[in-house]
Amino acid sequence: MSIKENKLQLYNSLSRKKEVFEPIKGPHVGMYVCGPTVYGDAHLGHARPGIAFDLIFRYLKHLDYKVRYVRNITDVGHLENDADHGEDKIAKKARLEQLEPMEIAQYFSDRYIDNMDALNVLRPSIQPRASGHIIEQMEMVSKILDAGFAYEAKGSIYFDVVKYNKKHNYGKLSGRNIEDVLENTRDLDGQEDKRESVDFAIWKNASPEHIMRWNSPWGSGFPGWHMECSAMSTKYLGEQFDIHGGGLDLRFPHHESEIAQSVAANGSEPVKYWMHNNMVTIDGQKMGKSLGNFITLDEFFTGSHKLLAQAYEPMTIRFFILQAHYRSTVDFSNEALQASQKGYEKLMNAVETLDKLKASDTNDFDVAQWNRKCYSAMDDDFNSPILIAHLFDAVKIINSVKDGKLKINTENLELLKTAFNSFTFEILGLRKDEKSQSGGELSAKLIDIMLKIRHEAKLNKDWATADQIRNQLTDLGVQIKDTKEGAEWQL
RNA sequence: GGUCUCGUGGCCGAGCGGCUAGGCUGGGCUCUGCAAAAGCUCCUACAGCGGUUCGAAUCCGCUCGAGACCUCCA
Repeated sequence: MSIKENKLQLYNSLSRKKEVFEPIKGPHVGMYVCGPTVYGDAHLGHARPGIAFDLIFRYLKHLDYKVRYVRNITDVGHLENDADHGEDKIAKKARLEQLEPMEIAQYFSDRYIDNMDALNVLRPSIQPRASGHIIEQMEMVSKILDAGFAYEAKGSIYFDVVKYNKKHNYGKLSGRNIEDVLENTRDLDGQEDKRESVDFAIWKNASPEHIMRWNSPWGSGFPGWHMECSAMSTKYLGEQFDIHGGGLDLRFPHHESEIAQSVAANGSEPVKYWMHNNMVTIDGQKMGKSLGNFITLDEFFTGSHKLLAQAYEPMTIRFFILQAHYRSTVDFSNEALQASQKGYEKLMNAVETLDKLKASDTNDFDVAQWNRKCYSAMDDDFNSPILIAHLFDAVKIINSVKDGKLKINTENLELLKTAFNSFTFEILGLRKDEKSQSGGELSAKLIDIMLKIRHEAKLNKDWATADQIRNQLTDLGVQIKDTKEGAEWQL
């Protein structure tokens, strides 16, 4: 499938509508997604944008777009909400654990990348770190100052939202009206240096005990909350690029402020399509760091959390997330995860069955039509749940062909194999469980010997022996399936 | 308080004016020595109340309920 014959639509948070995707400079596509702040282990909520934008990245590449995908790692910035001294989250963690801040950031970013690898999330083209782009951020702060949309106060630089809003529209992304916001903003501590509560720091003066600091024209300090994404996206994707993604919770103030910063500094709208993934919920509430109701990905993989009934394979997690549309919330529960696990196993079994399927002269299934439906699902704002439903339709066909209840000819079988595998592995990014490939050659041969003995026992109607072999293999985790062609097994 | 989103069967989750996805679970049947697997099949739906329409889960209004953002957050 090439770009030309395809009609991809995606939901733009800015217009709040689905729009036909037309990259600024096709076939090149620039995509920036907000990554994690690395001061703790990634939890299920972090898996959502990881997987959602991985799906988008994979599909765009499948359509032959040349995608440069940038996902940042935030290793500086982000103040504690209640810290009067403007202490950095990472710096705070470092102080508490008596480590270099960069030691903390390195440790958790390594673990984050490991988790994403486990989930089969492709590595982005560039994973820039905020701490490595302080100069770019300072340059952007200067540009905003020069443009007159920022002011200095006690060594900090604040974005002048009110002034900006007179000329541009601050609130266009989040649907906010600044006048209303000004009236309704709650009183917060530590805002005494700002002219207005809606103003935000783009450079922050570092208090003496603050450990992460850089020299700047405005004194020793560190970049403000939203600067890094503006600076790094501009650096790697240009002043205007195609897609900016992130969690829905970042829409305001983070993304709203990014727009303002870029417009103030560069004079142009930075992003054509804003895309936001919805949240993972637990008991109907957002799973999040601040609420403390999160379960880390490692805990899922090992089952080591009191709310988990069992350990879950990374691919179960991935499949679980892909079974919901990225703009809907997904609610965590053991029941839902176990359902996903079974569904995923069913799909993987079909992959193996399909591989061994034999073609007939006649044909009962129009694979080309089915293939088009799969593309339509993806073209409709990356509707992975619909795609998965179509895959299960094909699973039914595959199993029926295997049972001899349906026929499929060579041409259709080849297309089915290509398309089914492409959608399952290349686009949805699923992968066969390690465990189904493990076991080793010797075990496989031993199991085959056992099954041969069982087969002989069955021919002699020695059910006791046959069942003993089956039961003991089952206890070891080897599942026996008797088919017309003989017994098959899987781990 | 302001802005916005959502309420679908036992569970998860699509659809978003007519043709009523899919997965998991439960019941029945087929196949099989039995079982598993697989196939077929059945049962529970569109929060409530009005309205628009020939026709609404889908559009509009109200009520109730849940959530998100307004503060760091994926």
